[in-house]
Amino acid sequence: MNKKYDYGFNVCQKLRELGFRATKTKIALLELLKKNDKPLSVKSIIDIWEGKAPNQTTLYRALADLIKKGVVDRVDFNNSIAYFEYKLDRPHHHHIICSKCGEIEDVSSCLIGNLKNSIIAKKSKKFKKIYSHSVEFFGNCLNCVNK
Amino acid sequence: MNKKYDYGFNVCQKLRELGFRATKTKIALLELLKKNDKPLSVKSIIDIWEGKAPNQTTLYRALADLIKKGVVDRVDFNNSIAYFEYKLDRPHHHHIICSKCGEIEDVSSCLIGNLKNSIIAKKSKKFKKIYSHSVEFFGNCLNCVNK
DNA sequence: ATCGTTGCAAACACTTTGCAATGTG
DNA sequence: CACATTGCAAAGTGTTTGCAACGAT
Repeated sequence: MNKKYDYGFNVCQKLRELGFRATKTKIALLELLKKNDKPLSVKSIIDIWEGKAPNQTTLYRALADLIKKGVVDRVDFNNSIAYFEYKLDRPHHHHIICSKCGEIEDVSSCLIGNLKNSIIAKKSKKFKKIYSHSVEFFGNCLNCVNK
Repeated sequence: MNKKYDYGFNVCQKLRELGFRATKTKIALLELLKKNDKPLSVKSIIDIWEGKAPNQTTLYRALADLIKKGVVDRVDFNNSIAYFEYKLDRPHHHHIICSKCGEIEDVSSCLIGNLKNSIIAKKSKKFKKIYSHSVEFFGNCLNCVNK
């Protein structure tokens, strides 16, 4: 057991449950995202793919499908690149990204969840419902801090 | 006095202070960003520009200049579009965006600032310094909540 | 056999670069 | 007059679409 979290399900089965066909691409993609517990760009997914990676179009489509079903989350770091992260059954968390090398680390604390409703109730004139939020920290990792 | 905040300076003077030339484009851009207290895309800047808007290339360059000097902030909402917001002397804040119509509202509360250092000290193995953070809420505004 | 999924090429949207012309200090 | 700034055209990057071929159930 060297996994950080145990999702306790068979990937093929899960895909079918979600209404997908258990294709090579989607199986491998889900495995890859599960194994790599951090936000990945399509480019980096292709880089770390074992064997011949699928066409990037296919990846974008598969990721869009998985996002629609709540299996994957999209994360942004103010750099015009979409990052994708496995979400299902993972604890809610945020990220720190190094602005020099792009290293990403999870931040497990989240005080935002508790604030969400009170923020709306007290502060917002125009908004009625908040269904998600993102918190990203920008900084420098140990390797880059003195570069 | 119908401004939300009083920045108390002359725009031309400020631009020169920052090392820029006080050109028509930069003056009007800064005024526009100051007047519109929320994140704007380049497209929307062109839309609301009074008179003939400058070339978008010019806007991107001017915005990059202003960001470099800390006058403007870039904000992202997980949609691959860069938004730009006046920053100088404005209180630190975050945003709520409506995922249906794109309406943006400021959120003045921020508990993150206080947490920043303790997050790093206690939680992070790889990061030494955090210099900024972003918090965005996604939801639906009153107009869109029942659409 | 049906209909979801894929690959390829082309289109798209947003942003950046090169270079000559213009404007500011 | 020097040099920052601008406009235009072209290129760059990340992402999406159309369509025919393929593959899972």
